[in-house]
Amino acid sequence: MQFQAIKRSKQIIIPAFKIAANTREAEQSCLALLQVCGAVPKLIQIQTHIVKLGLRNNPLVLTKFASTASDLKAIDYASSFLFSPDSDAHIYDAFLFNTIIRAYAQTSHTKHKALYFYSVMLKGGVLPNKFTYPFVLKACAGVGDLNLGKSVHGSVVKFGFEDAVHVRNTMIHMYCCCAGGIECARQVFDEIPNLDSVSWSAMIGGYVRVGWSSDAVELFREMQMVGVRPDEITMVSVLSACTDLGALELGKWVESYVEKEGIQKSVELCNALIDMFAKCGNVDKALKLFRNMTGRTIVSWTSVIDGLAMHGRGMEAISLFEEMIGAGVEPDDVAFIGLLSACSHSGLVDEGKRYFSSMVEKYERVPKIEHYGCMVDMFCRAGHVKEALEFIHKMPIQPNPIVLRTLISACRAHGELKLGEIITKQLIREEPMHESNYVLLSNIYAKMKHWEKKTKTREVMDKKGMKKIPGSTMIELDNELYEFVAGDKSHKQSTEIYEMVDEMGREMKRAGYVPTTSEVLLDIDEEDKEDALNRHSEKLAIAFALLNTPPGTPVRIVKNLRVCDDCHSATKFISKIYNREIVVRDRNRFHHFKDGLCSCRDFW
DNA sequence: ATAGGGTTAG
Repeated sequence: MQFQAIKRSKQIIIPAFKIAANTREAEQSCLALLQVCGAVPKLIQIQTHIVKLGLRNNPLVLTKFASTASDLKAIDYASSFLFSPDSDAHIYDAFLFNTIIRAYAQTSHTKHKALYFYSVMLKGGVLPNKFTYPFVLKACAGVGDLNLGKSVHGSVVKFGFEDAVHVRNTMIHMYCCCAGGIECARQVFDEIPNLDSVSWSAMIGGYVRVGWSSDAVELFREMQMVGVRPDEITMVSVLSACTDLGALELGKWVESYVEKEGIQKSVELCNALIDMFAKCGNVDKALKLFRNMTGRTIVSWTSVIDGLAMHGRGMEAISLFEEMIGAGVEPDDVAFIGLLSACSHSGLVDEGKRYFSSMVEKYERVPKIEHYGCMVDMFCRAGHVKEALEFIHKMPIQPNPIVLRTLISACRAHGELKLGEIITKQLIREEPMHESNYVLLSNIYAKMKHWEKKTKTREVMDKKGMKKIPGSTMIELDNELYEFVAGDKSHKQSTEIYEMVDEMGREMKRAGYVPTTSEVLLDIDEEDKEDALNRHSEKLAIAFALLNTPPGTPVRIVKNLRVCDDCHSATKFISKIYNREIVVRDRNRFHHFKDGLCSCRDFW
């Protein structure tokens, strides 16, 4: 921490304060002066005034001085003046601290300073009031440290603010922002006797934040059951859960609910709707909402650009980006990620290179690892493995494991097996407990036909107690969400589903489908491998959809991982044989299967 | 005089 001057002030004395009659005027003149300032030069000027007029220990003036500071530099300046050890003023009250803590808690990179002044406050014996904790908890949320959060929670109880409604709700929020804090948040939530819409929103939003989206939806249903009216902020969180789950029907229901209940369509709510439609497979509807909305922000633009990118509509994404520039909206880091991933997903290598340079040169942005990641991904998808490798060598920052895994997948897909093996082994040394590294290695050995090495890799995984993340596929039918995992037998239509899968397999083979058995991790014979492939969750979900929807109805499914080679090839056959449009959202993008072809042009 | 929950990302 850089507060040398402040750190030295060990003792804070709070004498009784009395305004002399003749200082009234001075005080008024100072306050008047404080109406118009903000930045550091003006603060210095006023500081001189304060000292000259002998108001160095006037709480009213000092607090006004603190709250006047308009930017971070000014706040730093103000706090160092107010709390400097050589100051003869020691009039510290809660409001003064609150002002400083609030200023620091509002900005994302200064949360630790807010907490520092909170500790100064406690050490100085200044009692926090009911306004203090919402600021302090917000700062804790930004830091995200559970132990810190718990200790602040302890102080809240100690000072008797645990029943203050704002404090409780911010506490839920704070715990939700701390790693591993979601259970603590729920505990606070459960102990509140009269939950209001803010408490519910905080908890629902927290579930979404940690990826427990179905729990978020569940909680929203509970909220409706107990009759608390959701507002636009609640709906943003619920929509965000729909987006995560890929639950288009639920998302549409939310849209009509908003209309019906007359919930205010804030810019943020519109953005959430746009994002939901784009990521749940209806990017045209997202575009329509985008065109009709007023007050678009960078988030609106980015959501729709990103949506187009996921659907492989790269040229449209680019033209929207250009339109955004034309509209005078300055692109930020996230917007560039969207743009570059659009280039990547549509194989627009030249455009991607051009935008990457213009990002650096024209927009003077320092590329982050995510931007480099997009570029590597772009080269890899296009099959330019060598170029990807050169690019990584030239990067000014270290490639992270995500970038390396992209490169490794490309090595496997484009026959650079030896190179892939070397990089993977290196990665395993750095990240020995990351399960997907072993899967990659195992897949490389399969392609090399090094069966004994593949078996050994599998054994290492077992020995370390690692399991493959189970693939799962979600599908919505009649307002219900169904989730299938590989080999799922839990569904009540299970027998019919497996019969359907068998029938699909026979029809596909007749049409020329060859199972891709080389990537099956298990060490079993070929026939069992085929069987293992047929039990993949997406095939089960598709069979379920074919059984339960009228002919010709489009099928929409959502996978938690990337779609495997075999399922991709099988789905193409199924779309043709059964004359169905099949829309698959995988971890990275959308695949629109129609007439035996996929919109990704086998490029994902 | 000062208070709570929300959106975009490889």
